[in-house]
Amino acid sequence: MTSPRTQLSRSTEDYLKAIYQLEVRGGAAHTSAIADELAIAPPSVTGMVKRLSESGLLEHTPYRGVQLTPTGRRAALRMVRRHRILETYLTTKLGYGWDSVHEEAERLEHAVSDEMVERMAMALGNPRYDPHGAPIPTPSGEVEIPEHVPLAELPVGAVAELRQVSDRDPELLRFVASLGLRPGVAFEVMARQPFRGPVAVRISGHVPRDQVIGYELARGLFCAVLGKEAG
Amino acid sequence: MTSPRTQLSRSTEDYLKAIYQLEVRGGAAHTSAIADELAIAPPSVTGMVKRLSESGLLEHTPYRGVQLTPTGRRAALRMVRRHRILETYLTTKLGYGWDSVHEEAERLEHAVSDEMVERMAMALGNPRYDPHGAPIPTPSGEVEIPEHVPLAELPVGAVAELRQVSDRDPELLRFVASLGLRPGVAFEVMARQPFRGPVAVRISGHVPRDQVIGYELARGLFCAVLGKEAG
DNA sequence: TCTAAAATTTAGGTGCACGTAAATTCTTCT
DNA sequence: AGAAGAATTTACGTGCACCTAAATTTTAGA
Repeated sequence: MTSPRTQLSRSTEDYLKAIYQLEVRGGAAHTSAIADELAIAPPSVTGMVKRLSESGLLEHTPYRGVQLTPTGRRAALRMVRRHRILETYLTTKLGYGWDSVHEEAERLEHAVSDEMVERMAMALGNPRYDPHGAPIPTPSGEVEIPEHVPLAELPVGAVAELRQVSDRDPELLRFVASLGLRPGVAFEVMARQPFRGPVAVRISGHVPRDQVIGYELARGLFCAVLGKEAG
Repeated sequence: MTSPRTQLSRSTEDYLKAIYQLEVRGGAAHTSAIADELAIAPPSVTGMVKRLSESGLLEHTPYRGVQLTPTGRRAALRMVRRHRILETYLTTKLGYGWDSVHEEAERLEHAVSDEMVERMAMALGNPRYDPHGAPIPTPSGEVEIPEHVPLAELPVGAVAELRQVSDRDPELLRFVASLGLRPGVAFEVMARQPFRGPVAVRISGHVPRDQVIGYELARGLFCAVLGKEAG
């Protein structure tokens, strides 16, 4: 329950958030993964990681990667909350498209005050998910851990609902939207090709729409299974 | 009409805005005035001013102060617009009090995109004044130059309207509000004491209110004269 | 006019967060 | 097991924006 006494630098906030995301996506956060995530050179990460571990925000086992301490995790979750509240606010209140909010939130998350985040959250009715379906941590740092399956792993006949899409790539988001998909939309898996091949889905709606989705994309579309049609 | 090619650093933006404000409040912006404004040491200003003048944002006559170039002025006015749109947005849309918006805007003005500023402006109906009565520059960098007189300089019998209050000091703003004063409120000057003494005013309203205002405060309350009562 | 005080600049130094090049350690494959 | 390759760290250097202390220039007062 320790809170960092001095306020953190922009870089620190970025590192903590990146490391948190890497931990969530499984396993330890290695130097090179952090470097990739933040688009900086690996030696820079080593240096920064040293400072962060001296500040008690994470623990570093040389050559083995890093792990957030409870303090570090709290700070990371604070950043995640800010980011997702901002994205939700920008889409809901300022008319941004879901493909363009990430970049704006990425800068604002370092500048807004806690008070402003909470005011925005209140104006939105304390939303639980951001526009991409990602769960928004509470102010005290609790997050739902979503039970998602990538579309790429659903069997033929599965009926599922799209729950979450990565907010990183605007082009990808525009494409996903153009298919008629967004969080909450249900569909049925009609066919799958082996060898990382495309997936055919029938998207529910007034007029069901058949779409074919490449394997790479399908790996980034996280779904909740609703049921299974009789084959 | 030159636009800076690389985007400016936070510090640069702060310097340009501060220098602009000093130029508006009259005369040249001297090293020490800039240092005071930004709460940094004078030698730091000298160094930064050198860099800014090499970037073509201002001109520096050693020992004589600095002056913004057209490019510098444009960048400064962009920051002023951002700040004032933000203040207006925060009060109007997020329920902030006029005493607390300055600090928040001070950080956000460096982080928001031009697009977001314009979206906020649109959501507000393109306001011309911020909550403290300061004129908001247009996106292309035009500002109204207000014809204000400090309350401290109004003669007895003058009927005037409060137009603008500095947004700097939250305590001052709370006090001004507690007197029943805010931009747009009319009043009559009932009495003045010499030797920088207090001013007595009768504030218009359902029930006119008599208030006494210290000289120092009265120097920061900028008014438009509406008329003059018969003595 | 000359000198003391004030303002400004120069000189030299700090921390942060990045970079490249080279050394080290870990991993994996034969 | 040993050696090649990958990952990581060490060593060293950069730019930015700040600092203090000392030198310089301007200004104002006797």
